[in-house]
Amino acid sequence: MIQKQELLSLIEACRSVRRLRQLHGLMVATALVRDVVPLSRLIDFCVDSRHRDIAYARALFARVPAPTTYMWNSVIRGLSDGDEPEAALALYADMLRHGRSPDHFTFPFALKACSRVPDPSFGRCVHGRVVKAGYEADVYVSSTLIHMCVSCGDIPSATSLFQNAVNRNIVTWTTMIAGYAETDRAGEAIRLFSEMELEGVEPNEITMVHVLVACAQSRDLETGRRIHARLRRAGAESIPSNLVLATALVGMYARCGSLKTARHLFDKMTVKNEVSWNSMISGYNQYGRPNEVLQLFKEMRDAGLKPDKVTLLSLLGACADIGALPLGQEIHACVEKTIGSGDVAIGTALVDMYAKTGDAPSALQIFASLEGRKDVMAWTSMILGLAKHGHGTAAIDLFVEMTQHGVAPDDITFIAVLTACSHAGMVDEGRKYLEAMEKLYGMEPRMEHYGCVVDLLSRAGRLAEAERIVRSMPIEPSTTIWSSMLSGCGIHGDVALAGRIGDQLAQSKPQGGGTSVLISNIYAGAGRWQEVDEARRLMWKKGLKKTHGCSSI
DNA sequence: CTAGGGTTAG
Repeated sequence: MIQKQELLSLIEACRSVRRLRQLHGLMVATALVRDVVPLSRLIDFCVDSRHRDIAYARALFARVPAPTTYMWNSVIRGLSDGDEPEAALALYADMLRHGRSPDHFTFPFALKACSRVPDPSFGRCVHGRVVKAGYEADVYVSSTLIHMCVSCGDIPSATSLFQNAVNRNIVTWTTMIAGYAETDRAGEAIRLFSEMELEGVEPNEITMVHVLVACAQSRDLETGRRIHARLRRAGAESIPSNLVLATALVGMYARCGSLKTARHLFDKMTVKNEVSWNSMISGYNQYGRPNEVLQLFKEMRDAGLKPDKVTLLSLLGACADIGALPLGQEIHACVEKTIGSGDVAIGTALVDMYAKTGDAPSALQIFASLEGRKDVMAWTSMILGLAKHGHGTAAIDLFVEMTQHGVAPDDITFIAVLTACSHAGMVDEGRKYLEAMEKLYGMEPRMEHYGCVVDLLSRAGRLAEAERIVRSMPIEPSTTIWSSMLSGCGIHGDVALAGRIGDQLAQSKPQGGGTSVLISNIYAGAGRWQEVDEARRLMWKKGLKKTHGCSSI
């Protein structure tokens, strides 16, 4: 008959679940089957990420008449990071029902499960018990509590837990920094990092990763560089040997538009995975470098890696940029073969690609197939696609439909809507939507929004209205805005307004020769040669030459 | 037996 000590060493040496089942079989005939120590080892083995057989772990657990807290914890832990975190919570509830008190191990596991389920009430429930049982001071518990609040989108609670924490360690700080970075509060993340340094807490690699993410998100290249310099001082390596850290660094430079630096570091990485390749490729995509996207993707494939969802997003973006429909179709086929086009992000990228490459029917078809999953980006890309194809009315109809579906428009939606009005010459609608944006939706129009409407009014010859908008805008009008007004002046022969704009521009700092040329052309058109000379002289005085037209091809 | 890591469309 097998002895306990022998069994334990056999379990420790075990390498597969198959073998583990045999060992379990050996126990069944003996009293060891009721011994919690070997049983715990068996459960831990199945829960371990290397072997992972949760079903077997649960089966073993179910046969134990009075499982120890340790066993409850093991199974909850195993379920908490699996495919069904709900099961971890169900087991946690079972544990309470069996009169077992959760301990400082149980809570981190249960809270992890809470942060992975959509319903925030589980988290609140477990949080309540943490307080009742007096585990708030435990750093493990408080860190997972903060993480859980962040996952539920409850930043105020996370912040208050962090500030009131009796014990904080680097994980607590990092969790809070990551929480801010993940929820578009990059400024807060960076501020908290400075505070941490002032308190003399040393960051580790994970902290650095999140600070770099915050820098990337807010395009804060300056802070990003400082972090990079720190990393170089800390380790002798020119690129961190840690894959995730190196990727975050590349991603930071790429998102800030320092593509050369990003690429330089990327090329130095000796080990790369999909995420590393994606961060470089999406950098090229975000900054309008479609050829580099396609080139680097080829290299990624040559390196033996397959494109995933994120890679495909960039590839579709590149096709849209260069107007490559056949290539776009090829990538679409690849999407269907691998992840499917049902994902909103992918669907939106497809809609955009088809719209920009001139295949409106396919764009519409993909859009329709998204059904109830359509978010603001999906709607906006379709509205913009229709607008650019000259279907202004259809675009506006779609906007109305979107609001009826309860999807709230954002600033970019309004650019799409105003573009639709602009392309279709819907002057009054354009004015109406600009006003609605402010008054109804409480959004502050940006230069692009004013630009659309000014362009629309100018082209319709309603220059007085355009001028009124420009003069009452809360922001300094851009050259583009003045240019579209001047174009309007040219078309509708409003020499007086062109002159006023010219004076205005003469007082401001030089912004390029384009507007001066427009003005002198308007004077020339009206036969006012003296003013033409004057306008040209002004151009020279400001040290400007007529900028030559430059083709993108 | 415990907590916190990178890429993502309009």
